[in-house]
Amino acid sequence: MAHSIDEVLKVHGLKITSTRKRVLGLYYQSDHALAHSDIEGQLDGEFDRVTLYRTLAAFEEKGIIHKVLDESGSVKYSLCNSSCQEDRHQDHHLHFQCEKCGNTFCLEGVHIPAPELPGGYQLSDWYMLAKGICQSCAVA
Amino acid sequence: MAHSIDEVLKVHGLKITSTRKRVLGLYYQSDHALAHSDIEGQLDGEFDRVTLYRTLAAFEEKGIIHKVLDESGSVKYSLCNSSCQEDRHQDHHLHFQCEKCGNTFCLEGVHIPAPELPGGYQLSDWYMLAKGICQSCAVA
DNA sequence: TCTTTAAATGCAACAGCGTTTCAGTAAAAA
DNA sequence: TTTTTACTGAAACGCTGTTGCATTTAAAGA
Ligand SMILES: [Mn+2]
Ligand SMILES: [Mn+2]
Ligand SMILES: [Zn+2]
Ligand SMILES: [Zn+2]
Repeated sequence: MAHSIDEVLKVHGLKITSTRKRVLGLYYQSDHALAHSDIEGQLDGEFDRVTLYRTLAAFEEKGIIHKVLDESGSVKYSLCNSSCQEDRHQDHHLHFQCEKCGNTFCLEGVHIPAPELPGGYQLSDWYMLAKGICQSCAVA
Repeated sequence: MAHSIDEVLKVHGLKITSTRKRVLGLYYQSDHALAHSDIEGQLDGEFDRVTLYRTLAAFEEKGIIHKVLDESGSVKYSLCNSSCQEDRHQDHHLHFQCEKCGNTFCLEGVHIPAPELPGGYQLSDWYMLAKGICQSCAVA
């Protein structure tokens, strides 16, 4: 890891607080996207739930994490790669939701090119989700 | 239209009720995906909100409508094409969410092929969302 | 190091989405 | 027409996410 957690926060112009250090630590440890409820579960009662929502919003705004859409019904986030900026996220990779464990993974190795649009539509961003069985669940 | 609304309900093994006729009518009229809140708004007070949720769930289960994921945070649905079955939806087309009007459109003409997955992942379904400005909003 | 200030936090309250249970009603089958 | 089955309406509930406001804490300045 090139930067420590404290440095990541500092670089993105965020005050270094215990909430932010704990939450960001969870994202660095996880191999799949985490929702607010996951964070709340792992940090049982350590912080107020509103603070956690605001922490996630701040991280997203600064380009530290990005939203991961899936069919779970709640918003998940994953760490952004280094090319993500505060104003512009660059994460055109595949997202994979496992139907067994429910986890959703960023498959950064699978690049998703821009789709061709019919005339009259103007493209600004795109997103791809695959579903199936993940590596861990496949062997189990 | 090959079938009337009543016939569509009958063919899919659903009782023909006034709720279902009104709701399905809205989907046939709309050029974009409709959420529960849209339905509720257009049928102001005509039916109980729980009934509308159950109506949508029944339509989806029978392959009449399919879920349309976007960033709106609530579940939207659109009419399935004729190749959709009760057990298996076949709608690998592009979905487009307009950042101006918020509407999400099924672009049935834009086919989305299966993504290539890294070893160990098993694919069962996939989904693609594009964002930008829709035709109507682009000219306005 | 102490003080100031700007930002982050905790708490309470609230709104929206979606589900469950159960009693009453309506559609379809007999 | 009667019986059966499924659908509906109403109330209650849980979960997700937001807002306002008072308090606390981090960081900057003296
Ligand atoms: Mn990702
Ligand atoms: Mn569609
Ligand atoms: Zn899995
Ligand atoms: Zn539009």
